[in-house]
Amino acid sequence: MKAIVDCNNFYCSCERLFKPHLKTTPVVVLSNNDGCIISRSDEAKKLGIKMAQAYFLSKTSLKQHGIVAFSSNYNLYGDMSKRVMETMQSMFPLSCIEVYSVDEAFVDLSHVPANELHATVKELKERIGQWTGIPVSIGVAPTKTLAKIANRLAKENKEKSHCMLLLDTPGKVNAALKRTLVSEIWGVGKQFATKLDKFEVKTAFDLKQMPEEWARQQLGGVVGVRLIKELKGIQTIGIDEQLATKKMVSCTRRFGHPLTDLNQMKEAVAMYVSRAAEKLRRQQSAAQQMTVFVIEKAFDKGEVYTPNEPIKRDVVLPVATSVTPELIKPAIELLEKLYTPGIVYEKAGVIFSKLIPDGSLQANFFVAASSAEQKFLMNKVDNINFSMRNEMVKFASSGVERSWKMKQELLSKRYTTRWSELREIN
DNA sequence: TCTGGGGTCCTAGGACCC
DNA sequence: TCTGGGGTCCTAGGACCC
Repeated sequence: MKAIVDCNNFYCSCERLFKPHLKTTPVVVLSNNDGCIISRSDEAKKLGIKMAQAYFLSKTSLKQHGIVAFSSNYNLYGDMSKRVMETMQSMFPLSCIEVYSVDEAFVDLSHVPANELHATVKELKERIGQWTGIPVSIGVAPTKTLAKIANRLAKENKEKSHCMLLLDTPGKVNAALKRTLVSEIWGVGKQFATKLDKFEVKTAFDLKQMPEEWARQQLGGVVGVRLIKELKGIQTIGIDEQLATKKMVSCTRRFGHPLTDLNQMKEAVAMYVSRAAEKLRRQQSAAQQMTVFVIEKAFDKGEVYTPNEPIKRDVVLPVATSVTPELIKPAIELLEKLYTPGIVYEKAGVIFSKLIPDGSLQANFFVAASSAEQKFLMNKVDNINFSMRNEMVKFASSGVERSWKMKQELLSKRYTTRWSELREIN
């Protein structure tokens, strides 16, 4: 059996941890730039606040209902996530745990006897609650896809389920599948859902009845076949080994306000490069390829906001590197080629790909590899940035004015990672 | 005024090789 | 007159996830 452990309304729960007076107040957390709503407490959901709603369009209704909004505080969420995952490790070996996202992890329970499953899962849920203060929901079933379905249903009726649901018999599995729309299945997005609807396949149970050959032709080849197998209880997606180093690393952001000035955009892009390069160094990778993109501001008076497509360019780096200045230069060159005077831009981004381990840097006959001194320097910069305020040491090209910087007007404190921002009790 | 960011995997089709 | 076919690698784009 597999379990999925999912933190309830994770970002909202983190915000509430240090503000107990908000325990029953509806709360939402906003995306970068205070753009839209990306996490909602149960109370906010009940009041009809939708996921991904634009904040500036929701302000009145939030105010009306007394809903409290926060800018996203990734320092806090990242640290709380780590604590939740570490708590799970106190009950299960590392090899049984797959951290799937900041607020979710799969656990392989195949070593737990059937008659102990319920007690084990209950213990896990309570321990996480006690040790971290974060409420979680747990779904258990024979495959990952079924466990995700169990989890959804557990969350749907928290009073009854106590945030836990075990699908440990075929009867329970089928009942759950009949209550699940295809669009709610893990792995079925908008496109597949539309397609399935045309074939009159409405519920997960319906989908399970479809022939695998049909799925191969209609639902993206092996992806569709796997999906049906998983619904049938045949495991096709295992528990992945941990911490696979990333295959690409990026930093992309909307500007605080639209930009037309090349110099300001250069500052922003230089900043994104140094952010992404930090990520590279953290996982000891070096990039062989870099892509820069910009997005033109979408002026539409229509009902649905549809952003423009990115305009991008990439370059193969003469030598794989993770040294910020070596990456800033080609990035700026790409940007200069992309930039058109007079155009209003709303977003830009940098993507590093074709990553290789930093230790085995491929030497290029014509270009000297990053010198040891440069690496030493980058290391120091990272350490200072980590232990001091973010970005205390930054590169001159990333600017000092930073009028392009994102908005975070409702930011809470970094209670768990900064001594100076510790919660005080008077 | 103001609409997130960061990833993964798979496939089709072109390039290239023998 | 007649001008192959099969395999592999790479890439862009599409689908999905949280």
